[in-house]
Amino acid sequence: MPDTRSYSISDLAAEFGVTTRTLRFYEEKGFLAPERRGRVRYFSAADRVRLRLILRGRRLGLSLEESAEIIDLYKAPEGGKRQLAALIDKLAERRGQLEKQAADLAATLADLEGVEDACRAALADLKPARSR
Amino acid sequence: MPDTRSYSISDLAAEFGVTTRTLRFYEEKGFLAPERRGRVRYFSAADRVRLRLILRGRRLGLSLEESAEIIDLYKAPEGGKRQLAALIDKLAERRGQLEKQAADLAATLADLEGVEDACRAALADLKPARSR
DNA sequence: ACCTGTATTGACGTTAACGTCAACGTAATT
DNA sequence: AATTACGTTGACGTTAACGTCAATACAGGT
Repeated sequence: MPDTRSYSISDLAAEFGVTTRTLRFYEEKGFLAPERRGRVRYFSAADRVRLRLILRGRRLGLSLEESAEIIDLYKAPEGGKRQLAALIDKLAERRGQLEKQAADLAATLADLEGVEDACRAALADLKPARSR
Repeated sequence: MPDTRSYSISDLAAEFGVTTRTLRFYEEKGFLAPERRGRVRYFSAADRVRLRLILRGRRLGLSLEESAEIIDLYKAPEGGKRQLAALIDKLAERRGQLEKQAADLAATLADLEGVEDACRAALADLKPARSR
Protein backbone atom coordinates (compact mmCIF):
# COMPACT_ATOMS: atom_id res chain seq x y z
CA MET A 1 0.00 0.00 0.00
CA PRO A 2 1.26 3.43 -0.90
CA ASP A 3 1.19 4.90 2.61
CA THR A 4 -2.18 6.54 2.46
CA ARG A 5 -2.22 8.18 5.86
CA SER A 6 -1.98 11.92 6.21
CA TYR A 7 -0.38 14.34 8.64
CA SER A 8 -1.82 17.37 10.34
CA ILE A 9 0.02 20.64 10.16
CA SER A 10 1.20 20.40 13.73
CA ASP A 11 2.26 16.79 13.27
CA LEU A 12 4.69 17.83 10.60
CA ALA A 13 5.73 20.98 12.41
CA ALA A 14 6.61 18.98 15.51
CA GLU A 15 8.36 16.23 13.57
CA PHE A 16 10.61 18.61 11.67
CA GLY A 17 11.04 21.24 14.32
CA VAL A 18 9.41 24.09 12.47
CA THR A 19 6.36 26.16 13.28
CA THR A 20 2.96 25.88 11.67
CA ARG A 21 3.50 29.38 10.38
CA THR A 22 6.42 28.09 8.38
CA LEU A 23 4.31 25.39 6.76
CA ARG A 24 1.55 27.80 5.89
CA PHE A 25 4.13 30.14 4.49
CA TYR A 26 5.57 27.37 2.34
CA GLU A 27 2.14 26.61 0.98
CA GLU A 28 1.39 30.25 0.35
CA LYS A 29 4.57 30.46 -1.71
CA GLY A 30 3.78 27.29 -3.60
CA PHE A 31 6.56 25.16 -2.13
CA LEU A 32 4.05 22.80 -0.59
CA ALA A 33 0.55 21.94 -1.77
CA PRO A 34 -1.25 19.88 0.85
CA GLU A 35 -4.73 18.65 0.18
CA ARG A 36 -7.50 20.88 1.48
CA ARG A 37 -10.76 19.53 2.84
CA GLY A 38 -12.72 22.61 3.54
CA ARG A 39 -10.05 24.93 4.82
CA VAL A 40 -8.08 22.36 6.74
CA ARG A 41 -4.75 21.08 5.41
CA TYR A 42 -3.90 17.41 5.06
CA PHE A 43 -0.28 16.63 4.29
CA SER A 44 0.43 13.43 2.39
CA ALA A 45 3.54 11.29 2.59
CA ALA A 46 4.70 12.97 -0.61
CA ASP A 47 4.29 16.39 0.98
CA ARG A 48 6.30 15.13 3.89
CA VAL A 49 9.15 14.00 1.66
CA ARG A 50 9.08 17.28 -0.15
CA LEU A 51 9.27 19.15 3.13
CA ARG A 52 12.20 17.05 4.20
CA LEU A 53 14.02 17.99 1.01
CA ILE A 54 13.20 21.64 1.38
CA LEU A 55 14.61 21.67 4.89
CA ARG A 56 17.68 19.82 3.75
CA GLY A 57 18.22 22.55 1.20
CA ARG A 58 17.71 25.12 3.88
CA ARG A 59 20.42 23.57 6.01
CA LEU A 60 22.70 23.85 2.99
CA GLY A 61 22.04 27.56 2.83
CA LEU A 62 19.87 27.38 -0.27
CA SER A 63 16.94 29.69 -0.71
CA LEU A 64 13.52 28.12 -0.83
CA GLU A 65 13.34 28.78 -4.54
CA GLU A 66 16.64 27.04 -5.10
CA SER A 67 15.55 24.05 -3.08
CA ALA A 68 12.30 23.87 -4.97
CA GLU A 69 14.12 24.07 -8.27
CA ILE A 70 16.40 21.21 -7.35
CA ILE A 71 13.52 19.10 -6.07
CA ASP A 72 11.67 19.66 -9.31
CA LEU A 73 14.70 18.39 -11.17
CA TYR A 74 14.35 15.10 -9.30
CA LYS A 75 11.09 14.17 -10.98
CA ALA A 76 11.93 15.25 -14.47
CA PRO A 77 13.40 12.53 -16.80
CA GLU A 78 10.79 13.08 -19.49
CA GLY A 79 10.33 15.29 -22.46
CA GLY A 80 12.16 15.59 -25.72
CA LYS A 81 15.85 15.44 -26.49
CA ARG A 82 16.24 19.17 -26.16
CA GLN A 83 14.63 19.24 -22.73
CA LEU A 84 16.81 16.41 -21.55
CA ALA A 85 19.96 18.14 -22.71
CA ALA A 86 18.96 21.33 -20.97
CA LEU A 87 18.20 19.40 -17.82
CA ILE A 88 21.58 17.72 -17.88
CA ASP A 89 23.18 21.14 -18.12
CA LYS A 90 21.24 22.37 -15.14
CA LEU A 91 22.22 19.35 -13.16
CA ALA A 92 25.88 19.80 -13.99
CA GLU A 93 25.70 23.43 -12.97
CA ARG A 94 24.14 22.55 -9.66
CA ARG A 95 26.67 19.86 -9.07
CA GLY A 96 29.41 22.37 -9.71
CA GLN A 97 28.03 24.75 -7.10
CA LEU A 98 27.56 22.01 -4.57
CA GLU A 99 31.03 20.67 -5.16
CA LYS A 100 32.48 24.08 -4.57
CA GLN A 101 30.50 24.20 -1.40
CA ALA A 102 31.88 20.83 -0.42
CA ALA A 103 35.39 22.15 -0.93
CA ASP A 104 34.64 25.18 1.24
CA LEU A 105 33.25 22.88 3.85
CA ALA A 106 36.27 20.64 3.83
CA ALA A 107 38.57 23.63 4.13
CA THR A 108 36.64 25.00 7.06
CA LEU A 109 36.61 21.65 8.79
CA ALA A 110 40.34 21.32 8.28
CA ASP A 111 40.87 24.77 9.78
CA LEU A 112 38.78 23.87 12.77
CA GLU A 113 40.68 20.67 13.25
CA GLY A 114 43.91 22.58 13.23
CA VAL A 115 42.64 24.94 15.89
CA GLU A 116 41.38 22.04 17.92
CA ASP A 117 44.79 20.39 17.84
CA ALA A 118 46.57 23.59 18.81
CA CYS A 119 44.02 23.99 21.54
CA ARG A 120 44.63 20.56 22.97
CA ALA A 121 48.35 21.08 22.78
CA ALA A 122 48.05 24.32 24.71
CA LEU A 123 45.97 22.50 27.29
CA ALA A 124 48.55 19.76 27.58
CA ASP A 125 51.33 22.32 28.03
CA LEU A 126 49.32 23.85 30.78
CA LYS A 127 48.57 20.81 32.90
CA PRO A 128 52.11 19.59 33.82
CA ALA A 129 52.86 23.08 35.10
CA ARG A 130 50.40 22.42 37.91
CA SER A 131 52.25 19.25 39.00
CA ARG A 132 55.48 21.12 39.75
CA MET B 1 58.75 40.69 4.36
CA PRO B 2 55.27 40.44 5.74
CA ASP B 3 53.41 41.64 2.65
CA THR B 4 53.09 45.26 3.55
CA ARG B 5 51.11 46.49 0.59
CA SER B 6 47.52 47.52 0.92
CA TYR B 7 44.40 47.27 -1.19
CA SER B 8 41.86 49.88 -2.10
CA ILE B 9 38.21 49.17 -1.52
CA SER B 10 37.54 48.65 -5.21
CA ASP B 11 40.59 46.43 -5.58
CA LEU B 12 39.16 44.02 -3.08
CA ALA B 13 35.63 44.39 -4.38
CA ALA B 14 36.76 43.50 -7.88
CA GLU B 15 38.96 40.64 -6.75
CA PHE B 16 36.24 38.97 -4.73
CA GLY B 17 33.27 39.89 -6.87
CA VAL B 18 31.43 41.97 -4.30
CA THR B 19 30.47 45.61 -4.31
CA THR B 20 32.12 48.37 -2.37
CA ARG B 21 28.88 48.77 -0.51
CA THR B 22 29.34 45.28 0.81
CA LEU B 23 32.79 46.07 2.15
CA ARG B 24 31.61 49.26 3.81
CA PHE B 25 28.75 47.35 5.28
CA TYR B 26 31.11 44.73 6.67
CA GLU B 27 33.19 47.42 8.28
CA GLU B 28 30.14 49.16 9.66
CA LYS B 29 29.12 45.90 11.32
CA GLY B 30 32.59 45.29 12.65
CA PHE B 31 33.41 42.29 10.47
CA LEU B 32 36.27 44.15 8.86
CA ALA B 33 38.44 46.91 10.28
CA PRO B 34 40.63 48.41 7.56
CA GLU B 35 43.06 51.14 8.41
CA ARG B 36 41.79 54.66 7.92
CA ARG B 37 43.97 57.52 6.73
CA GLY B 38 41.68 60.45 6.85
CA ARG B 39 38.43 58.94 5.69
CA VAL B 40 39.90 56.61 3.10
CA ARG B 41 40.12 52.88 3.78
CA TYR B 42 43.28 50.85 3.31
CA PHE B 43 42.84 47.10 3.47
CA SER B 44 45.82 45.07 4.63
CA ALA B 45 46.71 41.52 3.64
CA ALA B 46 45.16 40.41 6.93
CA ASP B 47 41.93 42.17 6.07
CA ARG B 48 42.00 40.42 2.76
CA VAL B 49 42.35 37.01 4.36
CA ARG B 50 39.56 37.80 6.75
CA LEU B 51 37.33 38.82 3.88
CA ARG B 52 38.12 35.60 2.08
CA LEU B 53 37.06 33.62 5.12
CA ILE B 54 33.89 35.63 5.56
CA LEU B 55 32.93 34.98 1.96
CA ARG B 56 33.72 31.32 2.34
CA GLY B 57 31.33 31.22 5.25
CA ARG B 58 28.76 33.02 3.20
CA ARG B 59 28.97 30.41 0.48
CA LEU B 60 28.30 27.83 3.15
CA GLY B 61 25.12 29.60 4.10
CA LEU B 62 26.45 30.97 7.36
CA SER B 63 25.39 34.35 8.60
CA LEU B 64 28.06 37.00 8.87
CA GLU B 65 27.97 36.68 12.63
CA GLU B 66 28.52 32.96 12.43
CA SER B 67 31.41 33.37 10.04
CA ALA B 68 32.97 36.01 12.26
CA GLU B 69 32.58 33.78 15.29
CA ILE B 70 34.32 30.90 13.56
CA ILE B 71 37.10 33.14 12.30
CA ASP B 72 37.66 34.44 15.77
CA LEU B 73 38.03 30.88 16.95
CA TYR B 74 40.94 30.47 14.56
CA LYS B 75 43.19 32.89 16.41
CA ALA B 76 42.35 31.87 19.91
CA PRO B 77 44.60 29.18 21.52
CA GLU B 78 45.40 31.27 24.59
CA GLY B 79 43.95 31.88 27.98
CA GLY B 80 43.46 29.67 30.99
CA LYS B 81 42.43 26.07 31.25
CA ARG B 82 38.77 26.97 31.57
CA GLN B 83 38.81 29.11 28.44
CA LEU B 84 40.51 26.39 26.48
CA ALA B 85 37.99 23.80 27.55
CA ALA B 86 35.13 26.07 26.58
CA LEU B 87 36.77 26.73 23.24
CA ILE B 88 37.14 23.02 22.57
CA ASP B 89 33.45 22.59 23.22
CA LYS B 90 32.60 25.33 20.77
CA LEU B 91 34.83 23.81 18.17
CA ALA B 92 33.23 20.41 18.60
CA GLU B 93 29.78 21.94 18.28
CA ARG B 94 30.73 23.72 15.09
CA ARG B 95 32.27 20.60 13.70
CA GLY B 96 29.06 18.75 14.43
CA GLN B 97 27.01 21.28 12.48
CA LEU B 98 29.39 21.29 9.58
CA GLU B 99 29.49 17.53 9.47
CA LYS B 100 25.73 17.39 9.34
CA GLN B 101 25.89 19.85 6.52
CA ALA B 102 28.44 17.67 4.77
CA ALA B 103 26.07 14.74 5.06
CA ASP B 104 23.22 16.79 3.59
CA LEU B 105 25.50 17.83 0.81
CA ALA B 106 26.56 14.30 0.03
CA ALA B 107 22.95 13.17 -0.02
CA THR B 108 21.95 15.94 -2.37
CA LEU B 109 24.86 15.24 -4.67
CA ALA B 110 23.95 11.57 -4.72
CA ASP B 111 20.37 12.46 -5.61
CA LEU B 112 21.53 14.69 -8.43
CA GLU B 113 23.81 12.00 -9.74
CA GLY B 114 20.91 9.60 -9.77
CA VAL B 115 18.80 12.01 -11.76
CA GLU B 116 21.66 12.65 -14.12
CA ASP B 117 22.05 8.95 -14.79
CA ALA B 118 18.34 8.48 -15.39
CA CYS B 119 18.47 11.48 -17.63
CA ARG B 120 21.28 10.11 -19.73
CA ALA B 121 19.56 6.77 -19.94
CA ALA B 122 16.40 8.42 -21.20
CA LEU B 123 18.46 10.28 -23.76
CA ALA B 124 20.12 7.06 -24.90
CA ASP B 125 16.74 5.36 -25.25
CA LEU B 126 15.65 8.24 -27.38
CA LYS B 127 18.47 8.35 -29.89
CA PRO B 128 18.31 4.87 -31.46
CA ALA B 129 14.67 5.55 -32.23
CA ARG B 130 15.87 8.11 -34.76
CA SER B 131 18.10 5.57 -36.56
CA ARG B 132 15.18 3.29 -37.45
C1' DA C 1 39.90 76.33 -14.24
C1' DC C 2 37.69 72.14 -15.66
C1' DC C 3 36.92 67.34 -16.17
C1' DT C 4 37.43 62.49 -14.88
C1' DG C 5 37.88 58.97 -11.65
C1' DT C 6 37.71 57.22 -7.27
C1' DA C 7 36.73 57.91 -2.72
C1' DT C 8 33.52 59.24 1.21
C1' DT C 9 29.10 59.55 4.31
C1' DG C 10 24.24 59.53 5.16
C1' DA C 11 19.75 57.94 4.33
C1' DC C 12 16.07 55.47 2.52
C1' DG C 13 14.54 51.14 -0.10
C1' DT C 14 14.26 46.11 -0.77
C1' DT C 15 13.85 41.03 -0.37
C1' DA C 16 13.45 36.59 1.95
C1' DA C 17 11.71 34.07 5.52
C1' DC C 18 9.40 33.90 8.73
C1' DG C 19 7.27 35.94 13.87
C1' DT C 20 3.45 37.72 16.13
C1' DC C 21 -0.73 39.06 17.04
C1' DA C 22 -6.06 39.20 16.47
C1' DA C 23 -10.31 37.31 15.42
C1' DC C 24 -12.61 33.44 14.22
C1' DG C 25 -14.39 28.24 13.26
C1' DT C 26 -15.07 23.52 14.80
C1' DA C 27 -14.94 19.16 17.25
C1' DA C 28 -14.49 16.73 21.46
C1' DT C 29 -14.70 16.90 26.54
C1' DT C 30 -16.47 18.18 30.89
C1' DA D 1 -23.24 25.67 27.93
C1' DA D 2 -18.45 26.35 28.67
C1' DT D 3 -13.85 24.99 28.24
C1' DT D 4 -10.02 23.06 25.77
C1' DA D 5 -7.45 21.88 21.80
C1' DC D 6 -6.51 22.48 17.29
C1' DG D 7 -7.37 24.56 13.09
C1' DT D 8 -8.12 28.78 9.96
C1' DT D 9 -7.25 33.61 7.57
C1' DG D 10 -5.59 38.25 7.37
C1' DA D 11 -2.42 41.72 8.45
C1' DC D 12 1.38 44.00 10.29
C1' DG D 13 6.26 43.54 12.31
C1' DT D 14 11.10 42.05 12.09
C1' DT D 15 15.93 40.90 10.80
C1' DA D 16 19.87 40.29 7.77
C1' DA D 17 22.33 41.76 4.01
C1' DC D 18 22.84 44.45 1.17
C1' DG D 19 21.02 48.04 -3.20
C1' DT D 20 20.42 52.57 -4.60
C1' DC D 21 20.56 57.07 -4.70
C1' DA D 22 22.43 61.96 -3.47
C1' DA D 23 25.68 65.12 -2.05
C1' DT D 24 30.38 65.78 -1.24
C1' DA D 25 35.65 65.47 -1.22
C1' DC D 26 39.96 65.12 -3.47
C1' DA D 27 43.81 64.05 -6.62
C1' DG D 28 45.70 64.01 -11.30
C1' DG D 29 45.67 65.27 -16.07
C1' DT D 30 44.74 68.69 -19.84
